[in-house]
Amino acid sequence: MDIVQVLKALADENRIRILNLLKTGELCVCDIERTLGLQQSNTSRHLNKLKLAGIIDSRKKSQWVYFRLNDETFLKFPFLSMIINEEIEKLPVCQADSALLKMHKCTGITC
Amino acid sequence: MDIVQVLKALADENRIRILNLLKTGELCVCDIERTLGLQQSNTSRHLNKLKLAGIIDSRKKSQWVYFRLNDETFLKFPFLSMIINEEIEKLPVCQADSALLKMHKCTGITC
DNA sequence: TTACTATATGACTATATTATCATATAATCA
DNA sequence: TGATTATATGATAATATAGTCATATAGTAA
Repeated sequence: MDIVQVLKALADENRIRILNLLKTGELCVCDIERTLGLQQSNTSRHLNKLKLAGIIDSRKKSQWVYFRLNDETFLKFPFLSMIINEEIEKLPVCQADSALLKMHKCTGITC
Repeated sequence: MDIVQVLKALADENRIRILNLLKTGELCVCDIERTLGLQQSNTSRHLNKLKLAGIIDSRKKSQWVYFRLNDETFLKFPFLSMIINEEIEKLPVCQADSALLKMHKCTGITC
């Protein structure tokens, strides 16, 4: 888990969008996939890249795999929190994603 | 100059090494090239990518082009300073580069 | 058991990035 | 002037990353 690997994992719009969603708490793959409008396999691969870099972690519960931000890594690299908490929310695409996720949660579509 | 572009520009070891050198002040292309052992054209292209992302800036003086960190962008994105000031210097390759640059400066090889 | 849902992954294609070589341009210097 | 030095860039090759489709696996539910 070196810093260049972390930076490579961050250097993609779809992965930034995923981190934006995970900011509000853990989510399963299908919620992320539905909210972002990405294909299932593609979503899974992006999540794997973030996980290999140590940025996120996962736990399996029955048929779902829930992904969440990895607190340990966020403590190790404080700049990560600055990006997640201050920069990401400025992106229009992330604002739209957040709104959609909120709606999904209200209407009970989430897993 | 959006954040994903900035993150993409950071996501490369050679560019991280370049930023590490520029931390101590402006340098011309050939000093960077010599210190890092990169080819001239390759160095020029990495510098261009960092410049397009707004992370560095340059000024021409006679036959040399001096590159330096772009203070304005560092103010706009505080996480950049955290990476440059706290993370980069932990990398062994950057420590070695810094030592080599210091030596070059002492022996007067720099432009 | 069979059907269904969630996730991961092999194989592949498409695209983007990095590196290299040759060369062009511009400035300096003898 | 011609030679030299510093830098940039076109063309291309090498490599890495992202996306897709089909399929495998595992869990759940009827």
